[in-house]
Amino acid sequence: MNTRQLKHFIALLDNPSLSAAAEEVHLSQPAFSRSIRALEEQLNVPLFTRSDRRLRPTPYALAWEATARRIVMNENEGKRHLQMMQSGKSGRVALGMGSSLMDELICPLLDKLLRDLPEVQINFSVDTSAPLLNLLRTRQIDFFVGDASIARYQQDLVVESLFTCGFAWYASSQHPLAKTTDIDIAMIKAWPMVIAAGYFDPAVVEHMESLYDLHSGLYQHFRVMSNDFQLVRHLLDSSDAILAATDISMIRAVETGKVVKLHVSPPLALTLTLGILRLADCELPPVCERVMDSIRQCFKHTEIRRAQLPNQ
Amino acid sequence: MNTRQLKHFIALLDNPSLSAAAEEVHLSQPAFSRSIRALEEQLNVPLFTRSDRRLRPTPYALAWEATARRIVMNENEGKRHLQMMQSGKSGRVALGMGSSLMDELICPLLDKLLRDLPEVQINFSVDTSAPLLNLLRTRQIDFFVGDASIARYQQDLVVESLFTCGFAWYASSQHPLAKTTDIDIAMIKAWPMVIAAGYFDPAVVEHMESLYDLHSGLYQHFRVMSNDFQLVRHLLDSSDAILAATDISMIRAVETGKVVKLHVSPPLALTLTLGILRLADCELPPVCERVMDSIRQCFKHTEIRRAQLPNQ
DNA sequence: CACGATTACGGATATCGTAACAATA
DNA sequence: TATTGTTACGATATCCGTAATCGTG
Repeated sequence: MNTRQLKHFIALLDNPSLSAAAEEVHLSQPAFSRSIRALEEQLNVPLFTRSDRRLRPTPYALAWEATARRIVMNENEGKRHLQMMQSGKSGRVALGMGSSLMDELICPLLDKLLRDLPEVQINFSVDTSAPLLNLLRTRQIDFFVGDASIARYQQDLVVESLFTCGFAWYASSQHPLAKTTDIDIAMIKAWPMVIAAGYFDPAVVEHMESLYDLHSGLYQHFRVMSNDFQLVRHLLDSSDAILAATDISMIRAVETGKVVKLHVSPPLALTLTLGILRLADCELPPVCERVMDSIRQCFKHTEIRRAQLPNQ
Repeated sequence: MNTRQLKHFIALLDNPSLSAAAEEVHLSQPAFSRSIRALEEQLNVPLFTRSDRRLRPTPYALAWEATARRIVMNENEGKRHLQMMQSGKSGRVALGMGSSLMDELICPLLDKLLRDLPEVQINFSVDTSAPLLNLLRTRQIDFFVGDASIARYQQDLVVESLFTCGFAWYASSQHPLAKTTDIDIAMIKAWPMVIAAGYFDPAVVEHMESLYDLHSGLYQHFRVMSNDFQLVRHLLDSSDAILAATDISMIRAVETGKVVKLHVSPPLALTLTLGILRLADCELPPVCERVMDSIRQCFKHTEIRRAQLPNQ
């Protein structure tokens, strides 16, 4: 069964004569006539009466009409959907990133996607790098945004570095140390230190330990750790906690004046490069490229806003 | 777009390997491979990744799968419907007959059709011959059951004669004349005469007028005429009316003892042949043949029951 | 004869099966 | 080497357009 035949059949129902229908589908009259006959033979029913020189549909034709129109409509609709997928305007994308990117990436990205790609289905996993890596390897997500250095130890990944962020100590603007200009590590340690413990590059951990003499395991020195950034962020508002975090995670809080960056010496002279991590052997559909484009735009916008921060 | 390709595509999704799918659709492996490639080229999207020697569906394939299955299902369903129509088990039939056939034909026919042809849609017009003839000519009904002699004056009709019925005078079993064995026309005229006035063959009218000296127009001598037989039938139960009617219309009423046939002399020695009337140039679908078969069976059954009537 | 539909026929395209080939465990 | 999928190639089938034919007003 050929959908071309079905289109001919439908054209014949919609036109007063065979020749008019043939012209509509850009076919010669004999070819069109043969096409209809072939359909009749394939279906094994007479679709048109040819008693007089006028073709008139039989009850079979009227019954088959619904089927033919449905099939042709399905085909067109399906092709349209594929084109949408091809142009990235439709499809499904599964991605992930850490909760520390909530303000600067997750929220603006979702706003943008909901506005720009209304027919795209989004599956958003907010988690730390280790679970996201697992989701990536089991093909449950297409890519995730995380520490680009992960790719150094995972040969099956490819990374596109997008944003280099610094580290710093943060506290509430109401904190006793907020106005202090010369803070050393002993003063920091007098307050509850908190951290959002996702993946950390071993080199980062080592550097941090030596910088502040935090031996016998870095994490043991923190009072609160969580995989959820919103939780440790909350502690800054409700307590005297001091948070070690990336600058990108605190840009909005600093902008609104609720949180300040502490002037600690020696400063937390570390960098973390964020990037898009994906499997090397896996080709992603266009919709993923579209979403990654949006992520790049978000990072550029964040870059500008970080540069405008007064306390940088 | 060919549904054969779509079946190949579906088979490939349903089977672990290309060769298994090729076997399922009874095709050689190379031909099957080419069929899939052709579909990919027609749709202009990669449906399967061929990185390793294993074919794995792309997101495009998963999106197209729904379309392909819908199209194939529609085709199968549509073909099945045509086959049902061809065997007469499905379709639409529009027919008509007079209300005097209610007991002996309309009711048992409908019972039979509802039981035997559950997928057939029935459009039943109950009317006299003249309107039915009009419906027939405007193709609003496929055929009707009526006086076969109509075809003598209507050359565009063909008739299949099925049942020859007699005429007689009827009255309620409670009627004063019910027990009278020798009734003449003067005694009949003393009571209100009623008749269901559908089409009557001019020869019948003429004969009836001469038989009972009912000149200056036959119908003027009747107190009640109606195109609805149930109405005049009702008068027999509720009044002293006397009804001139065909025997077939009264079989059930006589069987149940509510109505009796009057012994009038001279008797109403007329016959009316009922038959199936249809247009000569119009070929009817199989479902009509099925329904006409049922009508023939009903008439046969009525023939037997009429023969068993005591007062015949 | 005019008009609409159907064959007649040569050429182009598609599709098939067998066979040969490439790639991977 | 066995398995799986892809080309190579010749044969067949299908489909198209031009031209001729048929059947009615």
